[in-house]
Amino acid sequence: MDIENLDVKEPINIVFMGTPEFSVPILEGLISKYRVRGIVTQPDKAVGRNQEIRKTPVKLVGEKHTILVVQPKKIREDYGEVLSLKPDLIITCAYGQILPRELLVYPKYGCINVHASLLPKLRGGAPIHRAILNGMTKTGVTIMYMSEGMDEGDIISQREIEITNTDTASTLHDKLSILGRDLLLDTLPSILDGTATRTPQDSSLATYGFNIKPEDEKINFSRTMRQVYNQVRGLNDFPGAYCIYEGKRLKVWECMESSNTYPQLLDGTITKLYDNGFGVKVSNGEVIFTVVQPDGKKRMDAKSYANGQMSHGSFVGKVLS
RNA sequence: CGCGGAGUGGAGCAGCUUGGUAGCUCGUCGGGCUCAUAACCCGAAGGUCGUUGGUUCAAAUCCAGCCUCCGCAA
Repeated sequence: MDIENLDVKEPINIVFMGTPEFSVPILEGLISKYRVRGIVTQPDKAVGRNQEIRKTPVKLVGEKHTILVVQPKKIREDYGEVLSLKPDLIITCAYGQILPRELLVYPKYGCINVHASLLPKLRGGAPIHRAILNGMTKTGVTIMYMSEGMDEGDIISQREIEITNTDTASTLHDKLSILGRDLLLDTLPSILDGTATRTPQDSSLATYGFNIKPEDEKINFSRTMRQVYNQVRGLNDFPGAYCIYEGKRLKVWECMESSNTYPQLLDGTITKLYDNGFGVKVSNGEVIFTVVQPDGKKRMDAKSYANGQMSHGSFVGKVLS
């Protein structure tokens, strides 16, 4: 651990608040340079088929470094324990709950947030997925002072990154997480010495990236191949896009755009088999599904899936919905 | 006890209701056709049907337990 910051005359109390995997590199980076007084994360929840209780990724980091971890059920009401840590600076990153005013006004250096978009674009809970779903070609991270509104606070610093044509929500997530860590570590000194600038957001330019809803996961074949392609990679590898084949859910993990067109076919029709999968007709052409996952099965290459379906009878010509 | 699906040659599946000599689409290997080929033709290898026990003359198939994998919901 870098101990230079432990030598300051008045060591400051930094409290980190975060929950999912995205927060982990950022917290790890913070710990490597600063003393973290405490960590706030969502309560452990029962998840999975067997209702296993699982700790949040951030909590695991806290335990690894033997840092105090608190897990208030509702931070809006149950913020006393956090205040008792006497935070001089609160850093949040994908915590998952709205902070009450009592917390926002307490720390001497304020409350700052690491957000995975170039605010005021994509305010909300799913900026990474939405960036790809929306077909954007660049995004980034923003560090901002928190306000009572949703991601509306004054901007301190931003860093941009290109979204490549092969990026998925997963790869972009990892890149932004690292970018966020680096930007935070580069920005913190100015926050602590008071030289940080604050630029209000132009709310007239705001867009929103709300959480993914179940209906966002269903593929609509009457959309364009670009839209379908973006949907598949934008939801990879969580929670995944899907369609319906023969009444059963078929997740589509990977696909590619094709140059063939089938104007005479219904949208969603399985057009033909390819070496690496099978084609599906969409409004303006065809997409080729390459990695899929039927209900109750592991993900598999689409060619294998097609092979299996053909032992039931025809496959090409069937219509997905 | 949240709901549900699935374990069959290397891959993906059918067969199970109405027990009786293991099938399909691929892959692999050999041969052929071809200027050539991921295309086509001929042939071959490869399976204790997840596991344990039960019923039966006979179990992939029926019954019970166990192990493993997965979808949904949270």
